[in-house]
Amino acid sequence: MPQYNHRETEQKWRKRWAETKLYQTDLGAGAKQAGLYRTDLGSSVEKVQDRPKYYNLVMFPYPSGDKLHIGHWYNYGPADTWGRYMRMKGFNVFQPMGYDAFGLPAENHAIKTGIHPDESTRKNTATMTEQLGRIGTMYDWEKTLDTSRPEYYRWTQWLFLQMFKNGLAYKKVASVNFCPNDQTVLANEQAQDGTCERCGAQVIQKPLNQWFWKITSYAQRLIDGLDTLAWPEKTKLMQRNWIGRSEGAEVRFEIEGSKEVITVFTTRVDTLFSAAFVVLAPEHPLVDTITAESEKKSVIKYREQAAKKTELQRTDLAKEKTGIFTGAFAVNPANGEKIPVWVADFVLAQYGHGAVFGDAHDERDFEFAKKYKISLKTTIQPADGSDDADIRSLKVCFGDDGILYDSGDFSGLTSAEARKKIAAWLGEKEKGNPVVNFRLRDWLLSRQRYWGAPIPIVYDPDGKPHPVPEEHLPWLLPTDVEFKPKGESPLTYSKEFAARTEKIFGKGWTPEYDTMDTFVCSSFYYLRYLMTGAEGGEKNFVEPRMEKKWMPVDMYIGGPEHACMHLIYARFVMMVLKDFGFVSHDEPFQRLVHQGLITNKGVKMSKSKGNVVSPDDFVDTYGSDVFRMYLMFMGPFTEGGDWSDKGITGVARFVERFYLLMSSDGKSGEEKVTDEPAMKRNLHATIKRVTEDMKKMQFNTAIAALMEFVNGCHKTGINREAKKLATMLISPLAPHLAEELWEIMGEKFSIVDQPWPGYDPSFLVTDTMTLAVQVNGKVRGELEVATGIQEDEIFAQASIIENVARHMEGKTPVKKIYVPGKLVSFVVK
RNA sequence: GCCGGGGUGGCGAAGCUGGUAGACGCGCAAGACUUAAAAUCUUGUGGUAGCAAUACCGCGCGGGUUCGACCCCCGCCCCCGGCACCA
Repeated sequence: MPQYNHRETEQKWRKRWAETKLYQTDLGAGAKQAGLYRTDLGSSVEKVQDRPKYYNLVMFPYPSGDKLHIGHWYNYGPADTWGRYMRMKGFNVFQPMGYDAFGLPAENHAIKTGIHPDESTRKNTATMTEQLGRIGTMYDWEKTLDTSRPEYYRWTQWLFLQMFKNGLAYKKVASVNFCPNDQTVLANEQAQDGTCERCGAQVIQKPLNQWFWKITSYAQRLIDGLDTLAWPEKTKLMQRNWIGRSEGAEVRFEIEGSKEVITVFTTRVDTLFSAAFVVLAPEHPLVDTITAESEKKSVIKYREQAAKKTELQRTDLAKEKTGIFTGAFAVNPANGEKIPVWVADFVLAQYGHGAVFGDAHDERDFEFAKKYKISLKTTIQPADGSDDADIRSLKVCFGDDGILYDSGDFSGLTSAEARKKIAAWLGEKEKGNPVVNFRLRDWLLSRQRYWGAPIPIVYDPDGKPHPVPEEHLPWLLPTDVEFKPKGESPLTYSKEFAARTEKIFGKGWTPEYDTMDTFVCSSFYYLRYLMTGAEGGEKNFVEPRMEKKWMPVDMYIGGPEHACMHLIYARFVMMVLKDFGFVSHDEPFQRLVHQGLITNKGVKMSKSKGNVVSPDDFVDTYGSDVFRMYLMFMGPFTEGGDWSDKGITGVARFVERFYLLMSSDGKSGEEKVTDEPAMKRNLHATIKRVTEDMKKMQFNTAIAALMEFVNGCHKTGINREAKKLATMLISPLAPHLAEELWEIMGEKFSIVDQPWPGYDPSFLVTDTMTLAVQVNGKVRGELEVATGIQEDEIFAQASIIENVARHMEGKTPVKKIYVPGKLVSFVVK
């Protein structure tokens, strides 16, 4: 029968925390005064808001109807442990929580059940708030937010207006995946292999006029800023690759018998003399103008076929490349040769200029030319002088850098030299120039969906877009819509929306019917937490003093799956806001940590796979502290792992043992110390280890250290002081348990406002030490010596250890090595 | 294909800048308590041989550097994640 009643205890403390508003942060800087918290740091009493700030943020969840799953706990438990640790380290920690509430699942739910997304979302957020409380987190719920509420999305819309005003928002035609059967737009993931995820019908490409934000203008800054961030290198690398900076050159090819010029981008301008053909993307505007009369029919047909393909089909690497000759010829600006112009869908319209030149020194071009019998020639040979007969005879493709030949004045140069010189030469002739290109594309934010923030744009009777003036924000999402898809954006069917627009702007005016990508909502929420409930929070996007004080976020914790979406968008938006003068920082998230993924039998848990493990039963049986600690004990926080309930009993036993040892009425709780120095050494070594592990977020080894401490105390006994310090050490990990023990010890509420314990190194010093003794690198014995002993003496003592002596017998000593405090090593021959 | 991160007992995992591999926990085994079981406590627990001292083997595989390698170097294999016709 366990002594520690987790159910009662945990409930009791959660109630107390809420009642005393223990986790409400005074943001200062003009914020509403939230009551002053006192804390004993040494003898002085300080105001919490005078402490250095620490913005501890965790990525906010999407409020789905399912309960909190293990992934949530794995994310929020340790993140909270970190916040608690930082609070005890003396920081004024701000730890808010909210909901990323707009999005597809609520809308799909509405289509199925007819329940309005607003209703289901509110229900879900209420349940989730309750459940998040169970984790024992110190969220400041007074500053919560919900992106689907008008008081929030007015700022989403405000942001759009800022972008529009500053020329960073524009409209252009882009295709969406459309299911003609379901009459709805599909996300790329829903249109895998070209069929609709739901009904299996053939997905078509529908061109629509959509809104974009010019994130590409910030490509270079987004790369440069990464150097200033304490982020995982992996994540930075992923962003760098995503943005995809590449240095190269533009080359202009004139078209024979036409005034048109094709501009191509290349990173291998050193191969220009071998250019054998030019290829345009099917969408390239010049396809129409330059195609010869005789080829028109087939080119048009080819283009139509390409247009039908989804992006996934277009980019399927396995498929064989196809293309068609336009009948036109381009002139190679390097040597005046005439080369054919083709159209092929392996060329991407969105990258570079949607046109490339092909030659023998590129694997893809090589194959394409072979397939369509385009004649090639080589102009690069391997730099190492190896036999290149196969290359010259076009048996194999040589795609590496090398030495140029048959390249006019540039023959003999290395590829690297030639790239610079040829680009410069083209510049002089006005046939090209050096240029930097990025893979990053502009942010398409139009969504033909209902459950999102309406784009605050209206069109005059001529179809010209105008921003909705700020005084009309929030530009409310209408409620009189039919969720069942009918082929158009759902807002098209709202009578109220149309009427409202005409009433405000005049007859013939129409609203924009699309809503915004939910990544817009989450691109600035970290700023809005600062204003929720603050004075002027409804009128100011962010108060400058507040932003200056609290930004950037000191620690941001969330999944690595956001590396190239949310984490780039948020950075972009922050930079833009800085340029517009609303914030003072360039970067929103100073430090970033990704929690690992918890899988079930090696696969990601998901509702559709039906392999989700619910935390509830475990929390009921063992308590919240045990469950969150078990998740941390399983392994390193950043690595995640495969779920298994094996071993949770170990943590449960530990909690029980800890409770018994620390609570004075427990059977092993008598304040009897049988070995004071050993106990003190154990205590201070534990403080040291736990502190170091916490700092590195290695919660698993921190818990192990506390387990060892308890094991040690069963031998040495423990006194009151040690109990207090150990309870402080465990409090970020098991907050309810620690609070309870703190009270049992008669200490003042709350333990979270205690300073983090420091250790005294003098207790760690021992008078003897154990050294390993090696002969030729193999351990042959152990030696216990006094700490201050001379090196000579160590060697002397070590060499007479029986087993050591035996292994050295009859051999010549070569070398003696002493690693202080660790080992002695003899080398013999 | 390219770019990251990993492969350590039966299992989850530790292991500081090259210095006693396997801390801590699960599981298992034996013992104590109990009429018994559970719970709890104690002890043991990488493999092989041995009563033992001890020896040999052992961190994906094969080489190398070193007195000494999970750690560094070279060449492979496998798993996970990301990107993927970016010219």
